[in-house]
Amino acid sequence: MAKLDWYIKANLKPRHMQLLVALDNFRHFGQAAQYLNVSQPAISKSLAEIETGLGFSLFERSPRGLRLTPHGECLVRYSRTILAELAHARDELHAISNGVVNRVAVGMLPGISLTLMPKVISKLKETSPETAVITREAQMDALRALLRTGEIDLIVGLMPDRSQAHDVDSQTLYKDPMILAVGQQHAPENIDTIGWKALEDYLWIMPPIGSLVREPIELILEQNEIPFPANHVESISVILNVGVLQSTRAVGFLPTEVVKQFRSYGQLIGLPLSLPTLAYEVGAMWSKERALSPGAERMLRILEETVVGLPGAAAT
DNA sequence: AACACGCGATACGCGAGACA
DNA sequence: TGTCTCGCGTATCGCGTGTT
Repeated sequence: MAKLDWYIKANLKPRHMQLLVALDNFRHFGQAAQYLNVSQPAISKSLAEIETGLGFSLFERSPRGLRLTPHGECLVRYSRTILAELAHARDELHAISNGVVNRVAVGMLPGISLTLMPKVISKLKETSPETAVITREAQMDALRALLRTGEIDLIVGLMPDRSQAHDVDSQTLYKDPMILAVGQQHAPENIDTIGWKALEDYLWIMPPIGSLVREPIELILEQNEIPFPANHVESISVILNVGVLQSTRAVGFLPTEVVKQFRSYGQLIGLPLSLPTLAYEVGAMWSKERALSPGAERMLRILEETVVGLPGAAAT
């Protein structure tokens, strides 16, 4: 224990952590060496030194490649976090040098980046133009990984199942009901009285298996006696969905706020069919393990202000 | 079985920087 | 200024796997 403590405090350096992360990424000494611009023996020797210093092996070597040991998994996980924190420090130092006194890195789901976030960012910039805003748009799994490593401060998107989100604090902002939408060019004539049966021969845009809304949507189709559409495309990209709806006779499930926005551009129209169980619960999430930066705190307050007045806004 | 190949480990040495 | 440490280089070895 004393040896481990001494080695971690005195010898384990960012260079070593970069090496461990590269080895985990590539699972190959030669490729990790190329990535780090060193020779393969340098990697081999450095890893051996780290393992000797710590007193346990971090990677299992086999002809089929490298595999992390439980010790290795632990150290690589912390190395990623520490390197991300150092990158934060670098960015903040750079920002201070350039007269920028604050920053917030926010990850968001595609639908949010079209509707809520542009308003939030413009409000933030009105009140705090010196705050640097760094954005990442991705699916929730990828955003959660970035949040864990500290590369982003906040996620704005669909709220996860609370039982599976032990490592984050969260705040619900609003509920955005989903509606069925078609492209305005392809709107049916009897749109006000249209029934489910009339949509059977449309191309359906479905969320992929495993997404939060896939099962509820399948249930709704079943309740309305619509067999799962053979003519369908799976997509979670809001931009792609809007594009498909505009360009062909298709129907898709979209958040009301997205449809509202594209209706104002003359591109989409919502169908008056009831989807009682389908509502996106949109919220903000942040890591329990790190204090929110002043920039992230400010963005959270602006998120709360911005959703006030939306039909499904959470009471604060 | 013999061979080629890929991959990680080892031996040895060099250059740069820290320190007495 | 000499010595030591660190980080990395080249050359080479040993092992496992795939191919003929």
